[in-house]
Amino acid sequence: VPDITHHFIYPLHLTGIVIVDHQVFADDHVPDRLVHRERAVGTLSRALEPALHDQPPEDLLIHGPHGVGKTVLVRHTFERLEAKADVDYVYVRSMGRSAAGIIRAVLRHMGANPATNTPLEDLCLRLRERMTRPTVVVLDEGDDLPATALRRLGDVDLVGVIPIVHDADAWLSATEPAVRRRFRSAQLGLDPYDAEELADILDPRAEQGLRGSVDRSYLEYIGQRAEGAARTAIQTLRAAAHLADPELPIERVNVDAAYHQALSRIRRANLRSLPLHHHVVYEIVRAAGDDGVGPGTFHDAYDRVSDVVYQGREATPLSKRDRRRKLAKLDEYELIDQAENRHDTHKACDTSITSEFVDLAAAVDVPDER
DNA sequence: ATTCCACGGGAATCGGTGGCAA
DNA sequence: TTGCCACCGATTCCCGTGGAAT
Repeated sequence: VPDITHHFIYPLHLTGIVIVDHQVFADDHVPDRLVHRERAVGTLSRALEPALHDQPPEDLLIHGPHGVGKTVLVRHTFERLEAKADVDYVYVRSMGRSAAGIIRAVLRHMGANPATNTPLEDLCLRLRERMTRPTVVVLDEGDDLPATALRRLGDVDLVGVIPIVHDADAWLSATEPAVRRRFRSAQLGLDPYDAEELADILDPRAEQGLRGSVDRSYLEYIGQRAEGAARTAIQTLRAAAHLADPELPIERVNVDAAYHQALSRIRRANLRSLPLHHHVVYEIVRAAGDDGVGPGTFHDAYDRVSDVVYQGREATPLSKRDRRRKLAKLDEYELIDQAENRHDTHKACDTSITSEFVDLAAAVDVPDER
C-alpha cells in the first residue's frame, strides 16, 4: 500500500521518503518502453497480428522464470495492439482455477455474470454466443492449467490462447497430445536479464520515481543481487529508497538489506492472501525454526495444536492428505521449502514472517518433543 | 530384499447455492 | 415460496509409487 499520507502531513525535506512516484514501483506498472525485450515484443506482435484483419490471433506459449517480465510483456504489447484494432484482451490469473472457473472468468470479462454452479457446457455455449470479435485470452500462472480449459477455449473461433508458464518442457509433457501439438512450435521463451540490463530497467524508474538521482553503479549492484529477475530488482530499489533518508543517501543503503526487505514484503503479501488452513500449516513449520520439521513430527504437531487453534472457528482440522496439499501450496508461494522425502524436513524460508491470523504460542503452552 | 511411510494423482463425497418447477 | 436437482469447489478417501533405512 503506497504510503502517501506523509506527503501531506510533513514537508518532504523533513521525511525519509525519497519516493515521489509510487506507481513506477508497482507490480502492475507497465512502462512505455520495454527495455531489452524488443525481440519478444516482435514475436508476440506477429502472433497477434491476424487480429488486425479480423482473424483469430495465434496461440502462443510464453515461458520463463520468475520476474522476467512475462506478464508485463503481454500487457505492454496488447495495449499497443488495442489502440490499432478492434481486439479484445482477457487476462486471467489461472492458478488454482478449474476449467469452469477459467471460462467463467472470461465470461465475466465480457460482461456476463454466470453463477458458480453453471455447467461447464453452458458456459462454453455462452462464450461462443458472445464471441463477436478477435479475442486474446491470456492465462497467467498457467503452470497447471486443466487441459479441458485449453481444449474448450481452442474450440471457440476468434480466440487465441496465450498461456504463461515457468517451464515450457514440463508443461508440454504434462498436458495432452492435442494441446502439445498446438503449442510445440508456438513458444516464446524469456531469459533472465543480466546485471547491466537490469540496471537499464531500473534507471528510468529511479529517474521518474525517486527524488534525486541514483548512481548507475548502485543500480548495477542491485541488478547483480536480483539474479535476473526484474521484479526483484525493482522491489529492491524501492526498499532501498524506503531505507534511505536525508542522512543516509540511497547509495549508502546496504543492497543486501534492501533485497531482504523486498523479499520479505513479497512473502508477507503472499501469506496474507492465503486462507486460514495455510496459516496454521505455515505457523507449525515456522515454529520449528531453521532446523525444520520432518513430515512425521509435523503431523504430530498439527494434531497436537489443531484442537485449540481451530476452536471457535468455523473451519475444522485437515486430513493428512490435505495438509500435504497446503504444504505444496506454501512451497509454491516460496514461504516454505517442502521436504523432498520423508527423511527431509519442511523449513520456513524466512522465519521472521509470521501469520497475522494464527498464533501458536497463544494456542499451546509448551509443545513437548517426542 | 524387505519394510516403512510420505507422496501425490484421482475418485468419491460433502456442503453450499443458483435455477426451476410445482 | 418451497423443495428439489445439478453443479461447483473443497476436502477426504484410496491406493500405487518410490526413496531411505534396516
